[in-house]
Amino acid sequence: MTIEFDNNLPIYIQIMNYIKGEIVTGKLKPGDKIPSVRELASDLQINPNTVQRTFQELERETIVETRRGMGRYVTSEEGRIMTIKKEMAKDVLDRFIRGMRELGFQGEDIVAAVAESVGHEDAEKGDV
Amino acid sequence: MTIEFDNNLPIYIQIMNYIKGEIVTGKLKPGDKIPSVRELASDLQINPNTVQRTFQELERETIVETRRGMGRYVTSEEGRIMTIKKEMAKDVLDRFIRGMRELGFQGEDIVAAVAESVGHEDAEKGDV
Amino acid sequence: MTIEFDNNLPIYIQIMNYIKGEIVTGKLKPGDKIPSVRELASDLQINPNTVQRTFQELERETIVETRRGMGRYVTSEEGRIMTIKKEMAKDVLDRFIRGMRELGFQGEDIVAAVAESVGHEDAEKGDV
Amino acid sequence: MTIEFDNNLPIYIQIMNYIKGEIVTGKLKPGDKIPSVRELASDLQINPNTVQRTFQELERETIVETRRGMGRYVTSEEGRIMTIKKEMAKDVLDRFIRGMRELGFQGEDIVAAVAESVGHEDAEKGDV
DNA sequence: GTGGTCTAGACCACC
DNA sequence: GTGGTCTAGACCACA
Repeated sequence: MTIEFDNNLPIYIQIMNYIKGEIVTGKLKPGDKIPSVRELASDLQINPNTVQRTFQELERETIVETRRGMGRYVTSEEGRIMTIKKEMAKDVLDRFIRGMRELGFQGEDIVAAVAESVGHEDAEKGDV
Repeated sequence: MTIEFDNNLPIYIQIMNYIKGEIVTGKLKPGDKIPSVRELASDLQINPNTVQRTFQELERETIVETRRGMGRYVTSEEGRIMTIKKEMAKDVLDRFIRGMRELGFQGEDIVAAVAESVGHEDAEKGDV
Repeated sequence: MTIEFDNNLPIYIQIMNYIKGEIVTGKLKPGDKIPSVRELASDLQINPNTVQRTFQELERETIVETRRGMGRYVTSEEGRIMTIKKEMAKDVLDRFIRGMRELGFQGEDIVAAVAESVGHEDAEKGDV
Repeated sequence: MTIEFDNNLPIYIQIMNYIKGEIVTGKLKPGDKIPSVRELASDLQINPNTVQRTFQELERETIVETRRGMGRYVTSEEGRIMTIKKEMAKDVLDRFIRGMRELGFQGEDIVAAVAESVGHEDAEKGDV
């Protein structure tokens, strides 16, 4: 497991997003055990406190739950996971549309740009 | 003039984006005069240092130029403006596609989601 | 037998409190046999080590005594039980009064709030 | 400003409670500036990270708000403060009543015990 | 073994 | 000056 860190976003947020992605796409299933703080920290070559912070935030969002002395687990409430997915998608989408509008793009232009871009990347394949 | 500030992004970046938006959409045209630091700072109720920083960055990107003793002006090179617009659009778009892919959405799903979202917002209100 | 565990307090403390409650209210009488570690652990779905720890602490407080090869029993000294009850009540009460004072409540307000709250709960349901 | 720390509760929680108390009792008013991380840390002789943690939690509860580079302030929404006060009082009260019931005390006994205890402390004065 | 907290100290971005 | 993040390393309680 590796994550390419982007310097502009706190590491703990990037790990959060990564883990949320794993859950939302079903790679981590409800009830699955999550790597321990120490394990993940050594995997990612970062400080355990940073991982701790990540998990603390995930727990606050009720995506993850702690069983004392036994580790952390993906929430077993599937509904919660669906909600998270929708929230994240809405967030990404809204941010995008607002960005495009600020640049002067209108409805159809935006859709067209996306369609074209999606096409390109499918053709190229590669950096997904 | 008001901007809703997002706590997660530096204010000076948000003002930069706002001004770039004004330029790119033609509300500020090549060669137009830009408000002074003091004026903008008092308009937006923020620290003049922050506005200063904004302009400094805009100058570094050669979107704005200073004429000594006469204030700051939008660059008169229209090509530069087009370039900026393309860069910004590509950035917004790429970030979006990457985000959706991380959530498990595939090509056509993404286009569909955008189309639907654009429809909604057009129906609700028309503030571009 | 079920206990709703509160995540902020060690489980063994919560079980201790539960058992002390049973003793102090007379549901477990002086000299009564107490369930074995294994039995209680499987009842409560927790680690036997945790139950062991509970009993160990109860013994330290001389509320429970071990008879070799025969299991554990509630102390037969009734005076000890009364003492425990008083200590626990004083503790709960002091903590409460201190808490209310920190919130700016004065003497009579506190009594009134308790009176009202007790009334409510009696009306709603009767699970003591 | 001094706080006597209790070893059984995390320091950052104790500071949270202390500050909430100050706000709820009106010693810190809506919009008031809160001491900086470094200042409070040196006052209380604890690590700045611990204070940071305190403020982070208070911010999550929207009791406190950060103005970038300018420090932290008590929320100016008075309604929020009233809500907090009620929540805290309810919490303290419920915990108390539950505790007393577990010890076998019934409605009127509880009220009486409180009335007596409040009387005592008023008479003694002192360790409040 | 697990997570939770705390200290010490550093660096950075922002205002 | 302010807060935000990260590292390093320690200690403790819990299961």
